[in-house]
Amino acid sequence: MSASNENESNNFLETIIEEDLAAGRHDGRVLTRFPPEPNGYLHIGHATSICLNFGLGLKYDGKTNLRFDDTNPSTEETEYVESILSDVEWLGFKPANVFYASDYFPELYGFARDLIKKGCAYVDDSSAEEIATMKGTPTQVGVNSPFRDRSIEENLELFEKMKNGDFKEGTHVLRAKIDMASPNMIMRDPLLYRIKFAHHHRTGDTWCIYPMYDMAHGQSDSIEKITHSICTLEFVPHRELYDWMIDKLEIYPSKQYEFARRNLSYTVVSKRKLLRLVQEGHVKGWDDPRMPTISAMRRRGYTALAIREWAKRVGIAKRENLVDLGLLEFCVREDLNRLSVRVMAVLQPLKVTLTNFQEDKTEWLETENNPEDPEAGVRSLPFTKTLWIEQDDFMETPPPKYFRLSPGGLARLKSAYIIQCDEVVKDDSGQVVELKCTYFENSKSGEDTSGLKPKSTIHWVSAERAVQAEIRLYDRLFTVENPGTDDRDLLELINPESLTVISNAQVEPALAETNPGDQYQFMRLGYFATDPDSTPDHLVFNRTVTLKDTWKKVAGRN
RNA sequence: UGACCCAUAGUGUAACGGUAGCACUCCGGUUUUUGGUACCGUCAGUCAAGGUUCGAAUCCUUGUGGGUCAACCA
Repeated sequence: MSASNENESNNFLETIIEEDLAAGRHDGRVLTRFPPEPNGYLHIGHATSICLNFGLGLKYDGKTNLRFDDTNPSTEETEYVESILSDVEWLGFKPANVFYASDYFPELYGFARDLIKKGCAYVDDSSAEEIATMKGTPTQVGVNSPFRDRSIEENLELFEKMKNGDFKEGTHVLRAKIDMASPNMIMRDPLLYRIKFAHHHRTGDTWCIYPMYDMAHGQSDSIEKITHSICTLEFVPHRELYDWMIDKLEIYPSKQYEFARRNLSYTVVSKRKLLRLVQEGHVKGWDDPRMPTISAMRRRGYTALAIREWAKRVGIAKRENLVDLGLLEFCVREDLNRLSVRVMAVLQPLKVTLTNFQEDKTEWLETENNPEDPEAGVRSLPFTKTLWIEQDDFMETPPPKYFRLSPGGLARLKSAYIIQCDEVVKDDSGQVVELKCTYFENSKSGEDTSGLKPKSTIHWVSAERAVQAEIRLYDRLFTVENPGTDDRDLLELINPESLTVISNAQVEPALAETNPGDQYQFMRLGYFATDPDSTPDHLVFNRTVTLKDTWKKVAGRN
């Protein structure tokens, strides 16, 4: 039964579930659900909820439903349903069932009638403003609606007229009859049904009244016999109403538990704010790799395993939090280090001419695809008289501890030969444009008899054989850790360097065969994924995440 | 001038009332044809004050700090 092992501690939800199981509650079942509203794309916050709900289902030999909370036809669209379905699948989870709250509309309507019959609900003719005013404030009790004491018969008749479309939008609502003086604002006669002449993405024009969250969510849980209904902290005040409904309706006693949603540093996880970034064109779309949406992270090259591992490491609790983006990046590197093929790419090319290498000659050198995985095999690299190396890998006047190439110095070209820099060529402005070097023929990788000990190994590509590529370098979307939590407008906080495009990078010829979604480690630079925009004539790579760069840190201190 | 939720290293998260642990970060080191990876090590924490107890991160009280609640949204 309990899959918990002693090495891993339980979170508070696992503790609750294990107690329930031990006490034989819910017939020993565990049935959770992930209930997105199809009005936007899933983001990293949803990912934690998905991992939590499906993870609990898996851990306790239970099941997890995917249920679309589609009770508001004016904001919900099929496009979102489809993206959510594919995101959940991509993350690696299989719902036991895919349900829609809209499928329960007839049953929910029946529940509403039941409440009326029990004297627990009434039709209110007040306007939205009047209802808001009568609600009172957190520190001031509300007042009863003048329509609160209608007879059951009259309420039934009015509610049916609402359903039949006899009233205009906004003229009538169905409310629960609870307590206008409750310290919990949610319990002050909450709205249950409203009139909306809107086309629903699934039920079309069948209905013109739609249930509110509190009349739909918990009841849907009960219909499905959900055992543990897990939601975020903002729903804590709703739990009292959730339980009230179960009590009055005498339906399956699902239980609601709340956890604190995960906040990620340097980004926002609010549908409203993300929507704004998309609509105002600050990013190129929901799947712009700078976005914290699942589709964007996928495009950028984050793996599902990395995201799941991240969710596991972060854990779950009830306190406010701001998770360091660095942990997500750590998980991404960890997974990509394991699986990605190493290739060489030069982002800022500097020409190197090997003065003692034969003109027009190409020597093919062997290199391993992944040192972490011998099974990944080897491939060949063309080595020629002129090469590109990274501008950062040469310094005319190197600071102490700079190991790379400098005038008169040595460096190993990865999987090739040791070279020595003999001459620095500059243009009129003093810019270094070329290095004239000699290579040591007896220093070939794997059969080096030169006895030379260069202090570093650098990456390179053949200038004659390299392929040009566009590289998109991504950085954090915002300049501050917790954007959107003070008065400053979000737009002021957008990182102007969140995207840097390099159009003339030189990559090794093996990359000409790449396909969208392929992932690589560009040696010494980072992990990169081939973008969907990439074509054989115009290669495009997204930088998923950089490699850890100890030198950059050391150099930055000086 | 209300009700509810929360408070453990920089960050995140553990600890039947019984040695405050783990991960990331930071810092230092070993290995390395990636200044990557791997491995080793250091620094660092119970919001405060009372109370209960042989013993309190844990239970109680008060305070402090943070969050949530007044959409015909979910």
